[in-house]
Amino acid sequence: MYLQIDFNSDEAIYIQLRNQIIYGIATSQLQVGENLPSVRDLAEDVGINMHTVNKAYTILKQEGYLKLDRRKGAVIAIDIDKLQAIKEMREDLRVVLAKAFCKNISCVEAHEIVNDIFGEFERG
Amino acid sequence: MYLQIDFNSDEAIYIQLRNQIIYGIATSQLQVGENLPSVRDLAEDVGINMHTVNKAYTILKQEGYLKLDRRKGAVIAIDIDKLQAIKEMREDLRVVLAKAFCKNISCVEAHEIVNDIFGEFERG
DNA sequence: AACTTGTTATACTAATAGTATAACAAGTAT
DNA sequence: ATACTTGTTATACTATTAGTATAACAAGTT
Repeated sequence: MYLQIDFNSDEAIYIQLRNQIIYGIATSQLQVGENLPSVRDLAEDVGINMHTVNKAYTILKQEGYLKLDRRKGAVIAIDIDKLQAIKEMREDLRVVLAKAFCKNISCVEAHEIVNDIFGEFERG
Repeated sequence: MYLQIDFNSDEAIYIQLRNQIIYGIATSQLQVGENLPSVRDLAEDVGINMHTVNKAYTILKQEGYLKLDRRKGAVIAIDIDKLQAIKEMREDLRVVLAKAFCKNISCVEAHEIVNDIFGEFERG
């Protein structure tokens, strides 16, 4: 799986890593049980510091996307707390959709885009 | 309109202000043409520094939600670039929905929540 | 024994968030 | 005219975060 960092982005590097790994899981580029590169290898590949990768992995573990094991390394493992996930989604969506509504994006248009993106997931 | 700052949040104060004002516009608590408090008044009310409010106002102006005028102060005024808005929405949604999909939230469930939130807007 | 894994500790730089004063230019109100 | 309010800009300072750089440790593999 290709990880691409934008060093000019206002988004922190470890957040970019986190988001891309989550997107990779959603699109089946990363499968449950699969190993991620070691923090040192990934840091080397992307051209950043080991601790920045470690920060991303630690957050992904805390958010329930990874298990970290000294022997196996970082393994994709989803821990589902659906109530929590729905709550977070509502909070995130409230901001995104308020922006959209102010810019005259309709409920129907929002649904279309949601369908598009879910399409990206199902096809991988 | 009530603005509530969470000083323990990991979200920056000026981002909290921005998001709440956008939500206020979407829910018609703030109408187009209406004045916001002056940067000094709002800072006083909320208990923060003038420049933090100014930062939020400047961003809201830049993102097309406000007009700033030395005589009238800050006035709600939506500048719509729909293509840009849709592009931003897609990028935001891609992250939010990838998280949701990993946590077994279905497309149907996502649609229900979108409807809920649009309901908040139409009723004010 | 050598190597790799995540993990922790320490130290440093750079950037950002927030506060604190102060002043300026343009406009309003008295 | 004078006083006041508006956004705006400048400067300076503190605290926090992001990111880098080394180094070492514990647990496990080869």
